[in-house]
Amino acid sequence: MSAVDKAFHGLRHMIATGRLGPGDRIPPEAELGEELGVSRGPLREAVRMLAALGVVEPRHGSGTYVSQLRPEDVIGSLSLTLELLPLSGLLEVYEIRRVLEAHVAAKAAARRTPETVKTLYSLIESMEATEDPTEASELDHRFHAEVARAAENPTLASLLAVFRARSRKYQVFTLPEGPEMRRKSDADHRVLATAIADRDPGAAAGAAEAHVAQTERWLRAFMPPVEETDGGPEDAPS
Amino acid sequence: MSAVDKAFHGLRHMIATGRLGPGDRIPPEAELGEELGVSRGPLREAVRMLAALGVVEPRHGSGTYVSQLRPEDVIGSLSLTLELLPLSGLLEVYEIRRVLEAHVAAKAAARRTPETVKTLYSLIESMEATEDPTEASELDHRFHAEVARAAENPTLASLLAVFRARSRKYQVFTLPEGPEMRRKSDADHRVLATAIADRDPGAAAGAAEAHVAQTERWLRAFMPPVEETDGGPEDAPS
DNA sequence: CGGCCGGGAGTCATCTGATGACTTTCGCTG
DNA sequence: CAGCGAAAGTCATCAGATGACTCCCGGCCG
Repeated sequence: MSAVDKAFHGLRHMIATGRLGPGDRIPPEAELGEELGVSRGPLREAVRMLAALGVVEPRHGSGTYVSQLRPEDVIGSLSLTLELLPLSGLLEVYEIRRVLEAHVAAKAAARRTPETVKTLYSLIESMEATEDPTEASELDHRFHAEVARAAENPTLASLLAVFRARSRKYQVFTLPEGPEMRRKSDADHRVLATAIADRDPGAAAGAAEAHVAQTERWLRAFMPPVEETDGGPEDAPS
Repeated sequence: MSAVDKAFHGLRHMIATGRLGPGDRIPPEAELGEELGVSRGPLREAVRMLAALGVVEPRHGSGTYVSQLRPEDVIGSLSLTLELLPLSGLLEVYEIRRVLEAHVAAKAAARRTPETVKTLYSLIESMEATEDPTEASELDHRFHAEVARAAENPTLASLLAVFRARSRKYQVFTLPEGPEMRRKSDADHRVLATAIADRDPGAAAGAAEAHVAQTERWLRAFMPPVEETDGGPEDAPS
């Protein structure tokens, strides 16, 4: 086992067993390195790995701290790399998103508060009022985030936030057909908000699923088709 | 921007723009460090971060290579940290899993091949035959993985695999009540496999959802209730 | 007495140089 | 032509030194 692995698993074990809890500061590099039997170089590399995964957070001059270990902390690490995936993978992500958006919409409809409804309509009006595609995209994100928040599952909400961030990179609203898409999208939002306001989970799920499916169709239509690399049946050469 | 950030984002950018593609070997440390304007220390830390996220893979003595960038490569990085989450977060994960397992079951029922059905029943028979809880858990995992595979969405399949791995850590089958749970679980599997064999998506979804919900109830029942840390309303002190 | 401010200790960030371990390639030998 | 061994290339690790930043504490001033 390499020195980096020793440090990585050692540190992870200290957190898993509770010796280090959320918010704790881990020992200084020199001290921890001696305890784990590695020098500072590999130890720092292991700490960076855990930082990339959202488990710890180094603060220059202060120390390195264990994160709160909320599900969103760990899931957020995906956002840095999900956009490196090829388009074919993105379509698979859309399928997941469609299922989960439908679920959170239904749950939001069942649990909504008056404040949620008010916020949703407020966001819709802002969306319909703006001309800036970037601002519209931002408001769209907040609208769906609000629906997810109302479903009362922060893990699911942050997972969907990551998926949406990946999709937003494509900026479909800036295309020539953008304004037309915008109007359709706005109409979808009204249908969804109304279903939630009516406490109608079935309608909300249907509206959310249709909305995502629509976005997915736009992406299929305006992005290059998935290309066969060349040797179809081959698997990962590893 | 720190040297590590410069190296991390620089390298990530080289991959995002296609200058480095899946399977490519990245330049040697000395050379890349000079190009990015950082010394070897921070560069190595940045490479380790990308390695932890499943984007690159260093091979001692040979070089560092970009991964295939399949969705499962990136999602797999979650498995190292998901088990650090507290139990409260786990229940939220179960809700996601319930929705997604229902979806893959329905899709598997719609697309199943005779081979899939044969494999599923073969796994069920092995499960019912064994006494070893560890082996049973392994077979259970393979059964659900086969269902997910039949749904033809590798991203979703690997996401569910990560979620299941987190759940398996609890080894509920080793409890005194284990054998009884095992029989219930086996019965669930038969219902699900039959629904898939009958090409009945609705029944398959219902069976899968009920199966996950059952597991979830066992976990709630036999694990300590979620404890309030003490100062309820406080948020992350950041 | 209280708030502001400066200094010092503690900690992470970075650079440099050197050595070891492992893989791959290529030329030599039989 | 096959096998093998040496050499080059590359990552892995260690050590030491310096810089940058944060935090706390004690003194000073109002």
